[in-house]
Amino acid sequence: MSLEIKHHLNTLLVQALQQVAPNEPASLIVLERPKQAEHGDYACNVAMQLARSLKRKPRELAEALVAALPASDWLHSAEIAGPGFINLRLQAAARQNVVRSVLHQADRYGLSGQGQQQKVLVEFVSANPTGPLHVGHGRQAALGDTLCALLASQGYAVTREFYYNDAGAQIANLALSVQARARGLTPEAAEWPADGYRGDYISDIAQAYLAKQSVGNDKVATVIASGDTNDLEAIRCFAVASLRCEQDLDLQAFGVRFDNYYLESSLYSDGRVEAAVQALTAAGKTYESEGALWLRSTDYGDDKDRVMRKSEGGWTYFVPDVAYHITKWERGFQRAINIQGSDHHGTIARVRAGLMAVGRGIPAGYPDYVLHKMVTVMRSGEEVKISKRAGSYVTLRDLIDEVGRDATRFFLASRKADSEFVFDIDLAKSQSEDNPVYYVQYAHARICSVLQQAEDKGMALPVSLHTALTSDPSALDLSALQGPRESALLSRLGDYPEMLHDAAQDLAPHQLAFYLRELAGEFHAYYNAERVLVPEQDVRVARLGLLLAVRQVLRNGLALLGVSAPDKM
RNA sequence: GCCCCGGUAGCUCAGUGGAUAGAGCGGCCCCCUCCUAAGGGGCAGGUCGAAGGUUCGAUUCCUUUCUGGGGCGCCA
Repeated sequence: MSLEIKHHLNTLLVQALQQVAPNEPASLIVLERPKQAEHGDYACNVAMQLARSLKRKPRELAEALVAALPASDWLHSAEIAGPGFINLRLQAAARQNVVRSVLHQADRYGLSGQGQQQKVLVEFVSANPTGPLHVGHGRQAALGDTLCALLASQGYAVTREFYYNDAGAQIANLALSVQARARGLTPEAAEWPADGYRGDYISDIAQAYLAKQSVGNDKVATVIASGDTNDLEAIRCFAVASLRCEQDLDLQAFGVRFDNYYLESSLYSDGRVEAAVQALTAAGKTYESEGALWLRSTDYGDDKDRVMRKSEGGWTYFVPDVAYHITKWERGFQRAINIQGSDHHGTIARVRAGLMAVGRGIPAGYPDYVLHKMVTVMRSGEEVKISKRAGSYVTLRDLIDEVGRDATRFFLASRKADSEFVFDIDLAKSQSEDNPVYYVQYAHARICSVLQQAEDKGMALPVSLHTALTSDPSALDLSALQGPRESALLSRLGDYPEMLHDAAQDLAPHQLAFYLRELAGEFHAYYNAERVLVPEQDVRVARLGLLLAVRQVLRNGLALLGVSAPDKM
């Protein structure tokens, strides 16, 4: 139900409460949507909450509150039920109003300015450029992209950022692996580098390098291969550029776009790593021991102090991480959200400790984290572990190619981040007719079809009425929408803005996927129960208005998920 | 051993201090002379891992415990 209506009802109850119990705070009034339609549009439990402190029976208290409710055009009735619930029922007209709001606001329906354009940086995927993106990156991409869309819908100025760890030991390993392939070695050879990357893509890169090909795109500066198998640095540059381009293609195929790519290597060349270390040392938060430089991260809640500079001289990985997050803060992002696998959980405390210790006023909870669990891919009841291309894992591209982009995105975004994800390819693909994403898309296509039929039969909403809606929404008579299924649909449409707000607030994109499934379900039930193109004009017009509104909300929601809304299926 | 996250229907998952715990898949039974059956309706299926506690009320909060995953590097 719309927030406006909810606030209105809340105000009524607060006024009643002030009469009945003047000393009790208004914050006690909480309205919830009952699961059962018989329990009305909203329920309030305040009478039960207060019964003890006021030494009155809950039902008696509820009666007093109901008696004290001010009159309202929107409220149909207030009943006392069960142990002392106050069940509020709306006037049909109040419920019907949502159709006008949706049609009037169209693709802006559900948006909120609450974020006041506060800058938020969301970092996700952040894969090392050492191979194609795997399914876990896909989960991050789906969650991250949708979360960004949700935050933007609530008025935040969102920046999507991809951080490349292009400077560590894994990159050196990549270069050695490509070099080995270029020299004709195979992973079985004795000279093959220890822990070298074995996937077929390594051979592909080696072949391209030998053929003196060039790689690059609009985001990755072009690198021309020298073909020299002894020049490890040239191999490294070529391999990293190749894989960045490759990953970029994966992301394009998935429909995910980033605003910015941040290279770890730049933190070194810009002197930011040194600067961070100096700041920490100047703040007195470091000490030398056993030939290494340590951070007093225990001062900020970490389990133990952490090594920053290894005794062999190199920095540990979290030092550039701290330097990187300082740049987020310096770039004006007072809010930063990182989406990472839960295996990175252990690093959170030390990065935050480093940021607090650096003395720039960065708060304790910076950055926020959304941690997600692993994805297991199943086919024919067995876990799929090996991809030909990547060797040791299933790639995102494999999944998109086999299951389709829409279904992959919808699936990966539709689970709570912190639950283990079992991605059943058979379910997502072979029984494609029962795929949840098609279920939602089908609702959209069905509505398009009905609207087309209406037009063909000359039964469409009169153009004058349709255009009138944008300037004068009250021109649409919706009073015919009285049935229980129509009420359910109207309520569900009205829930959309609050659902979006909550999903953004909780950093929980899966709530959007579930909402859309429920909305589609209520539409399908309605479609089977009632005909839209009936002879009675008032009924027909009202139902067409309802369908237009449902279609609009499906479109808006699917757009946030990055899933298409087809007109025909 | 310590820390984090899960444990809800046969399977995959939602939900949550409230009134008979939900959905999809799978199983069984119905519904196309009717705007797309990629749909709908119904049946079967649950001690919400277990035990205590707080509460008018607990699947939800607290404690303990069992179990699965992850983390506890001078790896990233």
